[in-house]
Amino acid sequence: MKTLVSRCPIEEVMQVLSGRWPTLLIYYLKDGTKRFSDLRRDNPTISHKMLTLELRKLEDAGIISRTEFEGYPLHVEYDLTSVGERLVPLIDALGDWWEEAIGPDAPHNEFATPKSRSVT
Amino acid sequence: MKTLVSRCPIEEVMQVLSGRWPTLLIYYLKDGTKRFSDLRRDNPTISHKMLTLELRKLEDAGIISRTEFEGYPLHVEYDLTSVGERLVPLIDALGDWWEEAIGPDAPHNEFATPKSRSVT
DNA sequence: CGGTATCCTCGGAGATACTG
DNA sequence: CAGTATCTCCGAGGATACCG
Repeated sequence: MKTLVSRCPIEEVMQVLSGRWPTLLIYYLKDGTKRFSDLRRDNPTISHKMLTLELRKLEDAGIISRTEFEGYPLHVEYDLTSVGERLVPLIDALGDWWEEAIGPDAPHNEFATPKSRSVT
Repeated sequence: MKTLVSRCPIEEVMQVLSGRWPTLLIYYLKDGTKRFSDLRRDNPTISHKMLTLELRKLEDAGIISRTEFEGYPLHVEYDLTSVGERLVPLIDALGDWWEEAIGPDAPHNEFATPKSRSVT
């Protein structure tokens, strides 16, 4: 999803938020400042490379800020920007919608509707 | 993004909504009932195969409904379910957030912040 | 520690053709 | 018309190694 097929802002947001990591990273950053290695610990299955790429993408989108400290070893901190913070409740709403959509009984990790397809 | 790495509902929604098409399809369906071929016209660049796959995914998630009519040639209609309709304003909110995030002046099709990375 | 570069693979997604 | 089945290919993303 590198290119856009529409001029729709929706498609543009999704370009940034699509995938497993963006929303998860935003969520971990909600708790406050995190370092690169913190985020790796929070997301044990993300690869080194992907983490940098995803962080860069979010930074470019203005959702997170990157602060580099002088000295050795390197020390970098990531934070949500104010723009990023305003995104959090929207993501929350999606999560709530989902939980309601699949019903309170629904097993996590599994899609909801047993789907009886209607035939007329 | 086939598997989940967390038990977080956020990750589960994103699994369904990630990618270029899901939100766009939901948007076109917002206008009312659409047939398969209508959706292809709306999204000229989506492939036959992808359209069926994406529609199936949304159907499985309970966001859209599929109604098949008897007769020949085949006739199938897609609609948002009530669950899907409740999703629309949330997606709208994301679009609004994005437009505000990148600023009213921002050129579409391009990321926003000129990014001067902070160094301390 | 955080980031970049290189290599390699595996599956997402296009093209095409066929069926009910 | 809507959907499925094959084949194919390209690139997202993992593993590894090296640098400031």
